[in-house]
Amino acid sequence: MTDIRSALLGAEFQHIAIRKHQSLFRAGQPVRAIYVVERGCLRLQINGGDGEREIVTFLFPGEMSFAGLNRHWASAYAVTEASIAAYSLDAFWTRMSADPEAAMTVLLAADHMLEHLGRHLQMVTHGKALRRLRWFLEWLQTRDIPGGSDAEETFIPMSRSDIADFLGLAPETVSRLFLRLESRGELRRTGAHRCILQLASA
Amino acid sequence: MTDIRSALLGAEFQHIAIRKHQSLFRAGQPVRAIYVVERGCLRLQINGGDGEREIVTFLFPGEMSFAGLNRHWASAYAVTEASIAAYSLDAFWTRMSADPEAAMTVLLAADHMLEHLGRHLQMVTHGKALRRLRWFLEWLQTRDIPGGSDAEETFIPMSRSDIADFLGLAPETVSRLFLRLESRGELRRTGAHRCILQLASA
DNA sequence: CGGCGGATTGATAAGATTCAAATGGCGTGG
DNA sequence: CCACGCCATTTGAATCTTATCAATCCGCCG
Repeated sequence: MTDIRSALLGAEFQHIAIRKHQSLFRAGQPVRAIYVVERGCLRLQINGGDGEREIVTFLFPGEMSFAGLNRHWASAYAVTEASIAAYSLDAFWTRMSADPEAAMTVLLAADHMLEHLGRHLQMVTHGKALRRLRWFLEWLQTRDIPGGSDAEETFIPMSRSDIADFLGLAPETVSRLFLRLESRGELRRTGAHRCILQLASA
Repeated sequence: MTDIRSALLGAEFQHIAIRKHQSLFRAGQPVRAIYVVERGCLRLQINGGDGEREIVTFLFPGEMSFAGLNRHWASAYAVTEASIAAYSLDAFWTRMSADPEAAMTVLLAADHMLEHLGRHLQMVTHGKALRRLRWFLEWLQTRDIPGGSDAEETFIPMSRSDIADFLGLAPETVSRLFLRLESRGELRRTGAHRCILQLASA
């Protein structure tokens, strides 16, 4: 069992619907619940002083919000309209105690998140801008987000600024990189938020 | 209980001693054990193609090696001579199942690690070089590593390259930044690997 | 059919990297 | 205990990438 939803199956939860740009929780707040995305896309971000915004990750259906178990260390916002399953902390910990296998699943999920952050860190610190964008697009592709008109097409739900703040670039640079990838024949844009990838890989 | 060692207290483990630059495990290998640092300092790193090296984090006494539960997604090397407690995977999972509180402790530790990686990511993506080094030195200071001649002195066990690969900079840049911090009066070097900090904070 | 915000394009400048060379510290062996 | 040699660190100058500032374009929604 490696699926969070199965691990928490049967535990009480509430459905939450949030609109684009609305926040699910904010950094610093005490954690009331554990959230699992059901539909849509969230961004997990850390806000710095002067409006600087680091997007730690984007969350897609089936993924759990790992951003604190006592107090949130990041904020969550909806990138698109989304629906979320909220398990109360009580229900969560009760399940963790009662079902070792569920605990194991959550631990494995946390480890996957750590691995992902590790790669993210690697790309951002040791990769040039173009390589970062390639990596991001490939990652998006594997998420297989519903929204493309066909299987070939990759849907990019977030804005250029979101991508920029995820990759540690300026939005203008992201825009220029899309152009560069397109002129190299590595992708074809079929809209501002959808494209067809032909990456030869990073 | 928030200490990993207490959580695993009583579980069987082996002492491992490793010398400087020796590896404890390598990325890709199956995980044989869960390691807790007892003495010394390790670096957790991801190796890229052409010898590029991203140091995800440094591990100090009391910290656990979160780098995969099935297969290591990073390698661990000794920054200094170190001694490690190795808990077999069996012993680890047995304890996790039997003792919900231990599982909770490990989950909290994983969450702390996630939080730390989040901040790391933030600094590296949205901070200028000088701010990154400040942040690193402050972080080191809070680790309170044994080795300084007195309480004022901060011991820096790792090389400039290690710092560079941790912060996503060139070693030369790190060197220049030390100079800059010193000329600004924010630190005083009392040796290549020890200094006294007077940071006004980032 | 506006109008508005996100996306793109252009020109310039700042910051960090790179390559190259000199210096220094540390451990080793005599 | 001292001298030597090696490797890490530091310093210097030129280059390159990406950020920044500014203006325009485009698409989407009312």
